[in-house]
Amino acid sequence: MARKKVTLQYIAKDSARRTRFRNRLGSLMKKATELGTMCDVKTCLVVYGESEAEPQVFPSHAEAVDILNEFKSMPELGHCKKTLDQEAFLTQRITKLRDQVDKARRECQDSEIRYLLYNIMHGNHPGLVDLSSEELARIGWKVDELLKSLGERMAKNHVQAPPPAPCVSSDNIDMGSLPLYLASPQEEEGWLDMVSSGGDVGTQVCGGNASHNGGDMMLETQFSDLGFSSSPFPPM
Amino acid sequence: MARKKVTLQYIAKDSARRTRFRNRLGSLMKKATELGTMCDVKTCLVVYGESEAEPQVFPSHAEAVDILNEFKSMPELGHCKKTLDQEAFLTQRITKLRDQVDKARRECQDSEIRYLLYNIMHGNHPGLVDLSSEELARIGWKVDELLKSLGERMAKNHVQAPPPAPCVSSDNIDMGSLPLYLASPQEEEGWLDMVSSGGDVGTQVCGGNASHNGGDMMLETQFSDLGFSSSPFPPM
DNA sequence: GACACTATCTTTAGTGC
DNA sequence: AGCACTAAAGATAGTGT
Repeated sequence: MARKKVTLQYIAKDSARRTRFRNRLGSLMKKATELGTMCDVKTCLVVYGESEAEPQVFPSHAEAVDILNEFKSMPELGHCKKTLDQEAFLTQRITKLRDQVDKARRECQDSEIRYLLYNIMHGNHPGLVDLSSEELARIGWKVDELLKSLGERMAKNHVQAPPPAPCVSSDNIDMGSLPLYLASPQEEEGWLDMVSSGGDVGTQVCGGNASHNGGDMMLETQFSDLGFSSSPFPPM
Repeated sequence: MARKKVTLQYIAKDSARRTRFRNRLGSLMKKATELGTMCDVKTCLVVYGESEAEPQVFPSHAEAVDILNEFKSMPELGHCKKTLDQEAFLTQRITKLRDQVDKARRECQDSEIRYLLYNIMHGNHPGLVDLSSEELARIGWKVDELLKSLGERMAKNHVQAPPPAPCVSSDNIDMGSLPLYLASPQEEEGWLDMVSSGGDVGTQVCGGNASHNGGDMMLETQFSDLGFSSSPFPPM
């Protein structure tokens, strides 16, 4: 974890492996001690292997035996209740990582679609003939989402809702009427504000930029009022 | 270990302690896993306490029992040979830390004495009447050391050694002859090079600065040729 | 092989939501 | 309470001795 991000795998070279073993075992013991003192718990560490006949025991052998006896004397029932064993630990870790990946993937796809929709509404992709059915499907879904958000928002502001928007199916998209329909603003804010991520459009205040966290404002100015402020795409 | 150097002690506040416990236990498990994969060893971690009836076991309960059985089946003999238990671990740690403290203290005292000697040789402390006997003793010892180093160095360079320097005792220092004696350079390098730390003067090459480790050269220029480059004293 | 050094990586103590 | 974020502290992989 220094000088180079190391790949977590078995170290073939003997000397290097033993060195690493000693160093990391020391750190592990230190951490175990720290946990023990800070939280007033008994910690026991047994490391068995590394071509040595002797297991490494921490803390002292006597204390380890004590703790292990307490552990073994526990009824089997208890072990299955709140014990954070390896499986639970790994499951928790995997779940968290997968959630992160999913979130990132969703945000990325959403950005792509919003970017595509932005281009379409600016006259690129005339007739939509150059788009794959996959892209068309996603655009349709996004437009549905946006229309729904728009309807909810208008209801909130007590504006007379237009006739229910025809559901845009994934297989047969009638985009012809879309630009016209969307292009008639119902409120003071530009409708492009709606081309924004998530379903929380209703909470977005006119003027935007409410939730900036200190990023580079200058670079985002061009898109900040179009809902593209966090898009991974570079300015055009 | 962040935002503030934390004192390693029991955390009184319940919520904070439990939070820290969970976080650090997770990290400890991760480290144990890493050690296991990198060195191909079986690691077992048992943490018992933190007001919970259940001990935290790592890796899985089954694996832990396996490892613990192997551990318990070991003959008692083996446990006392190379096992790095808590006592050995702490002893090693304490020894290393004490060595560091000693080294730092020695370097500090040496710097002080060299600084004092430097001032004396520049005409401060006329008559040495304002110095304590402790300081005088140390200066005497240092001067002896320097003379010895000088003699060895001259012998190395096949220069005719002067008559043996009179041993400067701690109780009765005859500093009167010292400046004159030292002030007659025997070689091209200035004799002030000798006012340097340690007894390894013989390895110091003319021109010095051979072992710079990338520090701030500009700030050290004033003393770099006087052997004061690593002195804790500010430039005068 | 062990140790010191250090640039870089990881952990984590606070903090705000 | 639990999670995300961040700056500081700690761990450590190479490297030179």
